[in-house]
Amino acid sequence: MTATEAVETIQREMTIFARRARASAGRMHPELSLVSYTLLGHLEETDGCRATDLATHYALDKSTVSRQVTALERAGLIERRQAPEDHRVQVLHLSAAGRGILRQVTQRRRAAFRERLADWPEEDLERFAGYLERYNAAGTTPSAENG
Amino acid sequence: MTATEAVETIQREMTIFARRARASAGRMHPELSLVSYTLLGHLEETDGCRATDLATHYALDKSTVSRQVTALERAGLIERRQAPEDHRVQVLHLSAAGRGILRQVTQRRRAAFRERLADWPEEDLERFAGYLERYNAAGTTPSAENG
DNA sequence: CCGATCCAGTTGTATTCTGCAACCAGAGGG
DNA sequence: CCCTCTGGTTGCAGAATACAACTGGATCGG
Repeated sequence: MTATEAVETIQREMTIFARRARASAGRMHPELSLVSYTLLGHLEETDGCRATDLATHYALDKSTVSRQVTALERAGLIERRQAPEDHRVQVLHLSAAGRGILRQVTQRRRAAFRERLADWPEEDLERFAGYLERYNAAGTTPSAENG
Repeated sequence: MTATEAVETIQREMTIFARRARASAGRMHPELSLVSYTLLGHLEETDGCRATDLATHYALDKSTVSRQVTALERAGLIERRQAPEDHRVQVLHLSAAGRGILRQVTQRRRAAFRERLADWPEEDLERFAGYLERYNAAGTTPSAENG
């Protein structure tokens, strides 16, 4: 396999993955779409942030985030807290329920991955993980993100 | 890095990739959505197939495929041909225009990938490609496809 | 202090993609 | 000749999204 062929293969396989992800998104976690999941995850990581931060981080329109946040709040998964120093700002935090759901879904996803990767030798797992990190870290080259 | 950590990393990085793909889908190829692109690609690969084949292959509802096909035909990218042996069946084929657009988009995606992977050693490219193939080939484990 | 401006977020509107259910038409078997 | 199966279309509804207009608070130049 030449380097050119390898690039072709990576392109094709990433496309397949992205397509499948899109096709089956939401079927796996009926209670949490892929977007909601990542938003909750971000709130956990950052221990609370603003809607605008979510929008810029995920390249979503602020209206989209606003509606997602509204839905997540209605579902009791997050809480809004007025920032005392700036009344325009709402700092979003996971609720206890949100933390629970997030943990649940994360574990289910983790199990699915584990199962799928069960028969891989440890060495390959580590290399694959490293390649993926490197690929994603290659930054926000916008055009390559569609896989 | 332990095997467990590696699986975690793979899960996390695949999720990042899927999320980005979804977020920016369609912005890269205004003239061709990700789904349309893969449908055209499949038609090229198989040198013509039925709508039902597309639906089952991509786990889409037949109504969805029907509408996509209608749109692609309206755009002049594909042609329907009545199967003489079974009048229910329409065999779908790429038109010349469809072939051209597909080639264009493929090249643009290819260029983006090449750029992103430009500084990778050939050995790593080949291994990464192999891992991705292996991961996707792991079949249609439905739950793992969301990355 | 005050208007111009900026910023965070919401809401109205439209589009796209999707699935489910109902339906139509052709094919094949009893 | 019905019955059923299959390929495909259409009606309907829901989710996600973007863009634009708007509200209300913050900030800054004068």
